[in-house]
Amino acid sequence: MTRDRARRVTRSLSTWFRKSARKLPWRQRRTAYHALVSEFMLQQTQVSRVLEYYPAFIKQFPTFRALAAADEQEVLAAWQGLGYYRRARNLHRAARQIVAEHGGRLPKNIDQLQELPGIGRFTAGSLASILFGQAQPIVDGNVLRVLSRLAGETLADDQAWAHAAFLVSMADDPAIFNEGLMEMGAIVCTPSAPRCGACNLKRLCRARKQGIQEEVPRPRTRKQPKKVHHYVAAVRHRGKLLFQQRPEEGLWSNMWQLPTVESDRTCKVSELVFETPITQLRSLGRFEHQTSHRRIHFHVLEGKLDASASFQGQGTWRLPTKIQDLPMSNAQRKVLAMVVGQ
DNA sequence: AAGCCGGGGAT
DNA sequence: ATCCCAGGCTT
Repeated sequence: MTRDRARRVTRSLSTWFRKSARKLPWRQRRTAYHALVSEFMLQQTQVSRVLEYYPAFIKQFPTFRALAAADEQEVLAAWQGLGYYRRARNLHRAARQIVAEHGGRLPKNIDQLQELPGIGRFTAGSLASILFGQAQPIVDGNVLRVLSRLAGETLADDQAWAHAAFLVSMADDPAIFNEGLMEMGAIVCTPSAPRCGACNLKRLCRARKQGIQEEVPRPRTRKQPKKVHHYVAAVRHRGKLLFQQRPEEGLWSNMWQLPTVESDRTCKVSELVFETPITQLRSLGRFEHQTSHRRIHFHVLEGKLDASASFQGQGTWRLPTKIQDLPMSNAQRKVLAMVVGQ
């Protein structure tokens, strides 16, 4: 790309963004803390979803120190329903690291930023440019699409990073240019039916010139979700239900659930082996839950603790109305609704 | 390089 | 039903 073309692109895009930027909560006060929370929440998550969580999260954890002082379970509970829960755990760990190792201030150096858990190449570049004005490139899903369409071909990741680096080096204001690049992808240069008529870059867009803007970039290949089965048992005792915590690794790590057996295949009720012995199992219903990599068939049961077996106390007994402190996946919340609805 | 990690909006 | 989303981490 020539210097002249890069200058045209950065100018046109920055002009558009200065005029059209959405008013978003994390754009009101540009503090490092607000920027960091929004960056984590926005990873692989659309702005409209983040808007449902961000204000309450900031209210509950207003500063790095407040977040660092919280328990991980509190942070997970504030995150529940938003997905990709490792982000919440990483954000919590990052806050603790910032307080412990950086005096409660976010480092400005891009390499130091990337040493924080949950901050990779993109988030480090985003913080360095938007928060600190450094000419660091960023490439996310939006940017890859915008740059590919400008170039008239599907860019490989390293090509896109090279384009982004050259462009941001030509920009008068790296913060405006980078944030505008993402906003352009979200608002104008959308995956399907891009609003080319309203685009400030239309005269510079090679995909549009060839009429292939809907074909560029080519869709990523995706594996189809694996089908699995989760057998969930509601165990009651004096109006309370037994809840157990999931393992630290894998799906919904460290979150809570009713006792659950997972299998790659359908099982007969008689062959289910729960960690805690449960008898008199009876079916209450079923539903499907979809994630990016799994199609989970939930089988909801009820049963009783096996009185002949010793209960190790693995879990906690709670009234279904008093579980606000137990972070749970949306799927297990659906299970609970089905159980309580009976 | 490929797999894993959620949940929902848009079409 | 399919694609996508202000990606990062692990293998």
